[in-house]
Amino acid sequence: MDNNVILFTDPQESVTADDDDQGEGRGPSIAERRAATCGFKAEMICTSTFKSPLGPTSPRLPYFTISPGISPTALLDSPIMLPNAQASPTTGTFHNHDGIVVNHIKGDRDRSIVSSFDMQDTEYGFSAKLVSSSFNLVQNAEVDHQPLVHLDRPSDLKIPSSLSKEATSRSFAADSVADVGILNNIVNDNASLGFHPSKLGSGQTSRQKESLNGQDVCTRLLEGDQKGTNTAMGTTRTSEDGYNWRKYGQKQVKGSEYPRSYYKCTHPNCQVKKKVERSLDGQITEIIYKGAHNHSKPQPCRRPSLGSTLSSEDMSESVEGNGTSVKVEGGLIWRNSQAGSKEIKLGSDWRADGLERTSSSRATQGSISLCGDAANDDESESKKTESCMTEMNVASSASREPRVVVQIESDVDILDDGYRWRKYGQKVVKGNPNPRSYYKCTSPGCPVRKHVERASHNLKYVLTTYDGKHNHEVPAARNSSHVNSSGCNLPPTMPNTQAVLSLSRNTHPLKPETPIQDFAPPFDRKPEFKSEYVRPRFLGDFSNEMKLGEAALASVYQMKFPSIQKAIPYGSFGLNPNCIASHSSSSIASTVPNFPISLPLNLPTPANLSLAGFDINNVGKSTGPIHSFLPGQQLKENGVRFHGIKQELKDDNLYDPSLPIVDHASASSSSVYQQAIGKFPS
DNA sequence: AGCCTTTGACCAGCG
DNA sequence: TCGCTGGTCAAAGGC
Repeated sequence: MDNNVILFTDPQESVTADDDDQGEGRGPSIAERRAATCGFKAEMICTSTFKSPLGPTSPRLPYFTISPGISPTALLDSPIMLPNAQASPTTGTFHNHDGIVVNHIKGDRDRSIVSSFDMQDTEYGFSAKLVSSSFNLVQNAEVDHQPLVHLDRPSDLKIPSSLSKEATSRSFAADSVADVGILNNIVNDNASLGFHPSKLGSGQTSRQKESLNGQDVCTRLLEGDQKGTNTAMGTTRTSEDGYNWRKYGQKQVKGSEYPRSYYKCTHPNCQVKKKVERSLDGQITEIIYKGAHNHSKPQPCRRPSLGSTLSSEDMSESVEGNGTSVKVEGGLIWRNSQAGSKEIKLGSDWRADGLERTSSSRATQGSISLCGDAANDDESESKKTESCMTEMNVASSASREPRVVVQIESDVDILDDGYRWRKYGQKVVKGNPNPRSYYKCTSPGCPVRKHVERASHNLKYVLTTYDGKHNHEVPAARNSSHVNSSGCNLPPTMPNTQAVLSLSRNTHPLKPETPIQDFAPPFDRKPEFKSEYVRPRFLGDFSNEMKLGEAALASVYQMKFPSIQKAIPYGSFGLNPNCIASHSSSSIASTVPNFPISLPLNLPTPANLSLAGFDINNVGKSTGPIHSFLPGQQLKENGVRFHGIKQELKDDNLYDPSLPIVDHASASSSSVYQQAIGKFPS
């Protein structure tokens, strides 16, 4: 740990700079100690990552904001997003009295994640993780590329020596390129915020100074931005997602305020496409991926600066050396070869989507915010909505960056009113941080349309406006017939993120006139991906958004509820654990579950989990008949049908602390999960 | 020269 | 069948 010092951020300070008083009475805060030691304060970094307008007193913030300086993909590929199911179920958590959590994920590629939040003591769940993730990346970069940044850590943090050793001596080669890329982003970001790496410590080697001299690096980066793509690295179209894309069309689509650009992967025989909607000022408003790459990410050009010595291929070798496959089989492997390309972009015109160079004066870094609802308190819906929107506004205003809405394409979206809707457009309305999606009822002849403003990534409906009235009944929910024999929802039955997300507990309140209908969250709908895009390895390279939506959230769970991850990596929320075992770990398809994505964001609290029928402390055990504590909810035959979810959506009584508390100790042997899974054909 | 973007035209699906 | 719409093609021009 001599040189590999980890930066810890105190959520109390990192969340908002206005919260200094929160630390009163607790002795010198980490920030203070760090400031004294290093000459900078955490918020200089963290504000770029997350800044809550609500302060620590606000109930857990369901936000999931990716730093503007960190590309979505890179972050999603980053260790912080490493789903436990893929990494390993072995997760340890270490706390110190500063509320710091060290999550040690020991898996195929051992790593340690130092997190600045305490799932049990703080309310900053997701954001804090991301904050910490950044620093974990820094740490990783240090490991691989010599200690690039020296950061102080609280002296009172007690990390088991074994962990410390692991955290600092393990080779993170597999991620190093990405990490460096992210690190660069951090540096870049921090530079704009006044953060200067040179202030971080005194132990830098000459190499480090050369490569990470903040001014030097940042200057180069900015120069690169200004110069465009044609840098020393040559022209590249490498996206931040690591692949090369060729634009083959652009069209103004109805319902969208901005033109949509069509891109194809330039790799031979690769059919992957993506659509990008970009506002007039070049900001990305939506990205839609189609298909799965049948190839690895292009090898990035080497860039000797920044201390990076390994190309992606090198990384691959290194990874192989570590016993982890480098073959992009589904893409869940934390290979992060795209990071190498990010290096290129950093020196050129890396953007939030990393699509290509543009005439924009400066690289525009994006921000993805997931706004779910983690609150299980009695905070009002409106309050939560406000919180969500506020956070997004802050994120937006603070960074002045575009909000990238990444979605998985689906033909039909069942919103929480039970009707089937086909999304036909989406746009970002000026002055509104939330994208507005336009839906029309799929029922023939039904003229009803509506638009939904929701927090980014469909995790929370903020506003739904009906433009008519339905002239038909609420369509019956489909059964879970597509669930395969093993009970897994795996390709080609793709988890439909959007559908799942639409089941968020905090979707807009159910309209009173809307009949209650059976609802089978993740199973209700068949995947709507067009067949030509569905491949066995679909999940992997297909979707950053999948990582975002699932791996990321899995990571959230992993971070927040390591016990859950340990016991039931992915399995409890609709995916048969056997699937994980029965499918190669090399495939994302095997590791990305079909659990309701809304769950992690909505229920990251023990209470909520209990409400949902899961006992985080007794995973795998029953929390008792679900209807015993979820009035109106019950499992029905032939699939998981959460009868009354709609009620739940509108019934805050579910959060009523007066509700019967599940007696975990007396939990019976049949968990809800088991009930659910058990209903599927075997 | 090669690869790219741009852009109008064309095609296919859908109502 | 027709019109609308999204998606794609391909020629032209730029870098």
